[in-house]
Amino acid sequence: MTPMAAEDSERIEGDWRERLRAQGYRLTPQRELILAAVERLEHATPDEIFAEVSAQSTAINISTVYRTLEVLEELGLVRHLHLSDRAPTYHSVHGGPAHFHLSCRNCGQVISVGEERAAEFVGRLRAEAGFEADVAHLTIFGVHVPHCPQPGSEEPHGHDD
Amino acid sequence: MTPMAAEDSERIEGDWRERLRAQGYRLTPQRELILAAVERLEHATPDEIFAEVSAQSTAINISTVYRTLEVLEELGLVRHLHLSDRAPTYHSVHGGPAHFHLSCRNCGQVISVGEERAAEFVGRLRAEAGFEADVAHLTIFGVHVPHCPQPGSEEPHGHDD
DNA sequence: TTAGTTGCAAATATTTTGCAACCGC
DNA sequence: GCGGTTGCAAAATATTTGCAACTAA
Repeated sequence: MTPMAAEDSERIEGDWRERLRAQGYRLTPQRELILAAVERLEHATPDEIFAEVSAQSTAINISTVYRTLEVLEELGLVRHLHLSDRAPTYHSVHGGPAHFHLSCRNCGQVISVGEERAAEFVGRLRAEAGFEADVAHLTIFGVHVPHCPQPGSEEPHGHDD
Repeated sequence: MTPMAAEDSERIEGDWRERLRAQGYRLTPQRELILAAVERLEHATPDEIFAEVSAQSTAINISTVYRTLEVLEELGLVRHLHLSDRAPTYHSVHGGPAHFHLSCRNCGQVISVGEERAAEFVGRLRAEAGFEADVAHLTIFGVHVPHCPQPGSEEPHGHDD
């Protein structure tokens, strides 16, 4: 139907600069670099994003990273969630299907689960508690069962909390 | 069956001092004060607990609060969860039936939901993802639907994130 | 030109740690 | 008395903010 929707993420990607300006914001190289870093890293803390960007270009300031992530999240380009106690981790919004996370306290591995697996639960919360859950932000802590595959391996994610 | 189980929480409560010592820990007035404060406050950040205890007795040190909460959690007397981005909130373990929380981003209200409401979902995660979810630690962010009852009212809990 | 942005440094906020004095057992 | 604890101060982290210089539009 839609004339040219080859890659939806492409469309969105090519659109954000306009949206940004439409909201009265300005397109700066820092913002481009930071958004690109978030997409490249998939799941990263402000600190990791700062390091990634610094490695790429001439260092930008850490406070710019914080301020930019705030703007990007406001624009709906990135989202954050908590894979561990400390530090929120940011990820690009148009990075695949919606999912939530399971964080294992034993091995630290973070598992992504398609949101459809929570559909019924979410529906129940909506019906019984009048609450619309933000599944994409959800991180569930627990442990692998019957036992962790390889304690202390897998993703280099944090594993506290 | 059990001879004297009038109040289970009573039994547990009268038992923790022994358990504490059995683990090689010592019973100090600070630990008693902090545990009492956690129980009284229901959901409180280390800072709030510190304030509560300070108001009661002659001020104890904030670092003692952090260290004590760590010990109490290790003993299974208290648990923490995240009702907002910043600062974890602690609560007593024998404070009623197990439940998880729903945190509304609009009005900041925190709703407690009995864990049985998540039983099926948890079972599914166990069966399909091999993951045993820690429901008591779970906090789900989202918004009331169709609309918040009274935006900005209710519980004095944090409401960011 | 104008107002949104950035870099920088200082301020905040949180949590942790070293260590000597202290006190529960 | 021994060894776990505490108070205190300083350190380590994490995030925010004031402000002058800068620059996208």
